[in-house]
Amino acid sequence: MARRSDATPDSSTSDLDARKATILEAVVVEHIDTAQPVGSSVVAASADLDVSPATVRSEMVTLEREGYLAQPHTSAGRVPTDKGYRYFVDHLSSGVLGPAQQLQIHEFFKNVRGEVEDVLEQTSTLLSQMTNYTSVVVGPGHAHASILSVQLVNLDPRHHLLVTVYSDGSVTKHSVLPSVEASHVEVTEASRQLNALLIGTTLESRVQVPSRHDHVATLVRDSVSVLHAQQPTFDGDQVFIGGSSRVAEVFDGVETVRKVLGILEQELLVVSLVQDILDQGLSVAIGSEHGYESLSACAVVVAPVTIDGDPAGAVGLLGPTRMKYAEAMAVAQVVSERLATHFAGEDDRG
Amino acid sequence: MARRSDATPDSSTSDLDARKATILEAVVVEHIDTAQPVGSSVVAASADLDVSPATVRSEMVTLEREGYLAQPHTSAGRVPTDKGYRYFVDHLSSGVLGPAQQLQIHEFFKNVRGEVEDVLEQTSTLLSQMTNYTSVVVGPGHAHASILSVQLVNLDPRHHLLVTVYSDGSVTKHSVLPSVEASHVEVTEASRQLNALLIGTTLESRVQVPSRHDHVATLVRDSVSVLHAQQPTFDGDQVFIGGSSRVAEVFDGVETVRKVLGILEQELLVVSLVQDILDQGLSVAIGSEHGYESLSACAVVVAPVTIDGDPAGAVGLLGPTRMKYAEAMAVAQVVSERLATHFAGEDDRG
DNA sequence: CTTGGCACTCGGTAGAATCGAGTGCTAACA
DNA sequence: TGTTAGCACTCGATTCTACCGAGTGCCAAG
Repeated sequence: MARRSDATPDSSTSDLDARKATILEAVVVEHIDTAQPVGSSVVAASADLDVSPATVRSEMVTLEREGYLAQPHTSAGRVPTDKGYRYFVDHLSSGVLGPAQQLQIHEFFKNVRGEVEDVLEQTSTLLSQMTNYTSVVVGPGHAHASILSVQLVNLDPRHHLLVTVYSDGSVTKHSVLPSVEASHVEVTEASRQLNALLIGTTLESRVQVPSRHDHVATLVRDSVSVLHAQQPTFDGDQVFIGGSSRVAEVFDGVETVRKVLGILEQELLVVSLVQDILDQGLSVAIGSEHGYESLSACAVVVAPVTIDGDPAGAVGLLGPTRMKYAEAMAVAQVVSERLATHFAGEDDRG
Repeated sequence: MARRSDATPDSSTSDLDARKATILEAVVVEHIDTAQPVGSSVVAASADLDVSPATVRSEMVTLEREGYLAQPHTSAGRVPTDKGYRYFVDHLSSGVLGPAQQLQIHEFFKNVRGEVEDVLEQTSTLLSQMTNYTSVVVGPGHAHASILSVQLVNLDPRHHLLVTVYSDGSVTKHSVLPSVEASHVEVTEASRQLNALLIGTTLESRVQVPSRHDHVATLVRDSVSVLHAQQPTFDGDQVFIGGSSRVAEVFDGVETVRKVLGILEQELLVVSLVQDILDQGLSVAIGSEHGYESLSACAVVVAPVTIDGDPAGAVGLLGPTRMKYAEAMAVAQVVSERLATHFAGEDDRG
């Protein structure tokens, strides 16, 4: 877990000698805890390396020169840089959850029920409650679910609604505005043909659409193209953001809070953020590692949800760069796994 | 507009003599503009009553004693109380929108298209962009829309999905978990019967369900009861909150921001807030007028959306008590009307 | 290479002084 | 009786100062 991305292969110095590593770690841990710059004496005391503050100081100079630490101003303690956090995260031994948290997750998934969307939403609440960070939960979408039923409903002569039901219990609707005006009978017939054509397929399947030019065939073609035009993996219906009020607790500075909330408002943007991070093979993006300027004060922890090896969404946590990585990663990890088995379990029953 | 609620009939002193009213108004206007306590000299200069600051002062003492104004501390200017704002709002001459804003709304509704939900969401964005406040848009729900199609889809032997399409283009799904295990044929038959039973009805209609005890009849009964059990007017699918990042701009104090965001996270709560205010016949709720402790620093402007006299949702704006009432009310008013005609127009086409 | 010693830096805090916007009160005036 | 000018007074905000102390960098001795 938490491997460094192959996509950001700069800084050949991914290795520090043992003592520097220990010192860096101590600084990170302490600063995450106190939110204050940490001085050499604290480090010397906390870490169990038996050296004097002076020695720690000289090491810190090196760490600063190499970009792992920074000084807010002369004669203040050190603060980790993004690179420092990155090193810390990369060398984090996989965290373990406390038994209470284990239990909480267990209980949650034992009791949760309802539509996919409800489960996802409640999961996002769980995540933000457990961590005190803002959470993002992205649903599986319809990519791998097969179509159970398609229905074309007549709203008015020029406006039909294509209602699709998937095997995972999700439902989508799409407006179909055909160029031709179809009779009621024709719509019904188109609906029948669509069912014959699409039931059992997934959105990734290729289907053979009729090439005739009559009204029914046109309707069918239009409907299929509308359906297949949607973003296969993620759609806005399955994005849930929980605990956005945590943003106000966790960041200081009105401006930062505003920026972060502004990003969170745009769900599609959040989804692509999560997507980007996963694409890079990362499980954590720190500060400027994701491209988003406005989120430079944030770290994002993500864990993919995979069912049978296929991507089926993701869960994420967004906090300040000085977030509790071990805990956040462990929670995200476990919840994503439980979510996967939850969905898989539902499928099996079908 | 902006009538005082009959439900809060305390304080018989809803009338102030002309000069006091002018002074109060001046204080409110000035404080809304500057966010600072306002002093007697400013009032004397701004309002066109030709009196000296000393006179204004003595009037202010009265206004303070009667609860319209307050002093943050001795030797500071006055600040309006909730009651002061209330008086101001009640005596507000109906504001007019600037031509630019008129145009913006006009353009918006000329160009907007898509599913109901999309329109509602975009409307909420429009509202918060125009006013710089957080907006709430509640959709019409399905109370008055007639059912175009009902379909029972088999997820697994014990889990069916009831998919309902309404004449306004909205779609709902409900899980039906019947006590009996039904065959595929039985589900199809139940679906057929449901269509026969429900098409053309609204959720408010009473329907005659079969009283037999076979599987199909049970399925039909279960489905109808699930469908009719939903909240008729509002469901969570049609609540849109826009511009929650404005909260961070508009309120000061981390704690306030946190509280407000915390409320906004709970959409159902927001809906009932809006609902409450409308029930009271108010178009503005100031400070503690709505029951929500955490929102005591807020004012909420709401305007119902009515189609043919029937309630069909609402639009709202949430800001600080020192919000620009005239503007906010005008925007909410106009947008709610345009939204109504937009939906009505769609219906007419069908 | 490590460490104790030491001068130095600089943000944060506390106190004092000051400023000034705004008040309440009073006495005079129309 | 209502209005107003005058005036003493209050008190938050601002500025300035002094100072403390956490923490550093450097150096010389171990």
